[in-house]
Amino acid sequence: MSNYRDDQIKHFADVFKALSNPNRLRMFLHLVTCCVPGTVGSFDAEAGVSACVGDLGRDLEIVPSTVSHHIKELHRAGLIRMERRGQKIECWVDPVILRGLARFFQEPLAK
Amino acid sequence: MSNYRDDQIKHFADVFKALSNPNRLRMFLHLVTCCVPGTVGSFDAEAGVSACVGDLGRDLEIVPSTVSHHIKELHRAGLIRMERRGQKIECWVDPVILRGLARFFQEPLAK
DNA sequence: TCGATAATTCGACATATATCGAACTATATG
DNA sequence: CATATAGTTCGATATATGTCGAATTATCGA
Repeated sequence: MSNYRDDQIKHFADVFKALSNPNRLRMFLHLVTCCVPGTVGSFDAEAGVSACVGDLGRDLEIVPSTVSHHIKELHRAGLIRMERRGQKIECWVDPVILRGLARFFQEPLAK
Repeated sequence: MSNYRDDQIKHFADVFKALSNPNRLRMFLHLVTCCVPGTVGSFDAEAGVSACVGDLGRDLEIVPSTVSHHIKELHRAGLIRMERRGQKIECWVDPVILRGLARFFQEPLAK
């Protein structure tokens, strides 16, 4: 019988697992720093609001298949959003998720 | 050639790995919620400032050897502190580490 | 429709992790 | 010193993960 708190714990454990790989954390931070807070859903590659899979692989020197794998993990954990724009797939971090994580360490799940 | 940012990333990835296992996260939260902020280093089992390895295993139904393994991981990642008190070993979370993690999601590592 | 670019899927491989029980070490107490 | 309690270490085992290259799918432009 699983309760709310238990589900919450599993959720956060999953989020931390997604951030536990150095390359994946690098990708996440790359997206965070190129993602202007409050611009959820508005795309502007020129302004650096989002980055596509290829950008990430190029900047971090990881082959496409591995980037794709990591992106999928980050997305599965709910850490990033993605949307196809022509040939490319843009990725960005929802500021809301960042706030949720900051709060987790400020007011951890009650017992 | 490793730089500061790279070391930082590896450090945080390691911290998140320690929190990526549901049982370990449960143990960490257990310690966080029984650890009164600002009481670093002051022990008082009655007041619930810290918990020993046995307490954690009993509450979460994990065998001692597994608890020991997880505690070691949390400690290795710098998430908890421990000190022997007679037969028992008390564990607690340093509030400073919590603040550091909250800040990580508020002002992520600059590019 | 053909070729180029972008990304995913798949299969393989080596490595890491979670968990347990048994054996061991450390401490306290009669 | 003998015994009980607390914790660690070790070895085994099943499962998960990270990474790559090759093959596949999707989209755009000439």
